Amino acid sequence: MSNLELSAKPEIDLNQFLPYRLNRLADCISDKLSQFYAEHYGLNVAQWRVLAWLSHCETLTAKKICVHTNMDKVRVSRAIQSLEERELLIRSPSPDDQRIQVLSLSGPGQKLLAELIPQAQAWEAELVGVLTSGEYRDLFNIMGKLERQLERQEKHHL
Amino acid sequence: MSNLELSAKPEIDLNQFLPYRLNRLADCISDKLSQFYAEHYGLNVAQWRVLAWLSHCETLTAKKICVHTNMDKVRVSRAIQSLEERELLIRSPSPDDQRIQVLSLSGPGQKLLAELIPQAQAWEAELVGVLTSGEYRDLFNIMGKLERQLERQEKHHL
DNA sequence: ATCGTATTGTTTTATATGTAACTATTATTA
DNA sequence: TAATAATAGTTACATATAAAACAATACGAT
Repeated sequence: MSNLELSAKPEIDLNQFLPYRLNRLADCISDKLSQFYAEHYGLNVAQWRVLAWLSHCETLTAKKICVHTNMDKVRVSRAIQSLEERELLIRSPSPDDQRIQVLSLSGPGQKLLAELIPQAQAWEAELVGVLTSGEYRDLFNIMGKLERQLERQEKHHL
Repeated sequence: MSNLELSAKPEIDLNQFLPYRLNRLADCISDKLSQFYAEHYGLNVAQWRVLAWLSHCETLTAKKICVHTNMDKVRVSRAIQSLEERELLIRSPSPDDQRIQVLSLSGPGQKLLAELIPQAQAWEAELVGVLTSGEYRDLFNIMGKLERQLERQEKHHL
């Protein structure tokens, strides 16, 4: 009897599969928001992230941004390059280590962010406005748990 | 006094910014899982999604998969093409509409999924094992709310 | 001190994905 | 029913990203 189940048609409902659901949602959000950055400020996602991290941390390097954002170093390198060409950020050599370039926002870069950040936050507020404050808090807690679990899996399956 | 705040340094903490956090988490999960598909079955994400949807719905078309998965039609078209070349799915012309191709799993396709689906679900189970059943339920509810809100925003800002 | 190794960041090359143009078919409408 | 528009899917072209190789610098062990 139970042998019959071995030949049962395999089936998966992707809508109940977390990796899929999460990815589709994140892509959708990211697409909408990045369309805004692109249209109004000519920024792609990588460039926005570099600027945003610079707004939050005084001195950063390309490597640190890679670690924080989990973006490829080539992607970060190019984002920095284009932002420097637009004079939105400044690269200065580090006195301690010649390999490293210390990054900081330029005046125009700060000006751009002063405009962009409130708009991005307003967009986010409209999106999460549909959640209760409890749900909002829960969501971040849950994401934190999943992130830590991913790290744990990584170590375990090394 | 309050005027001083207008010239305050603009700042955003991306770790508290939902689009960023969600995207980083989803990418990380997707990367890990897709590495598994790729190594063991030579499938990329698009191909996996096509097969998975086929396991769940008897008859599908490329267009329907686009709608379900929110993937670009070119991406779907290529995934289908490569899956057909590997003889994991079958394309048959629709009698009603000559533009449409009805898709279905082949024998080998079913066999592959019979192996892959349980492994994917086991991986997911290990990941979400860190959540309580309440948190797991909450997460899907919250994702549903956000998805609906995105649709609403779309209509509103058309 | 020096040789091998690791690290930071860039350039080159390959691949994956999206945009736009196109074909073939169906639906609409005048 | 002829003309136009809409739809499904593919192909050709452009762009974005990742992988691999590389250059320059720093570290570490002996």
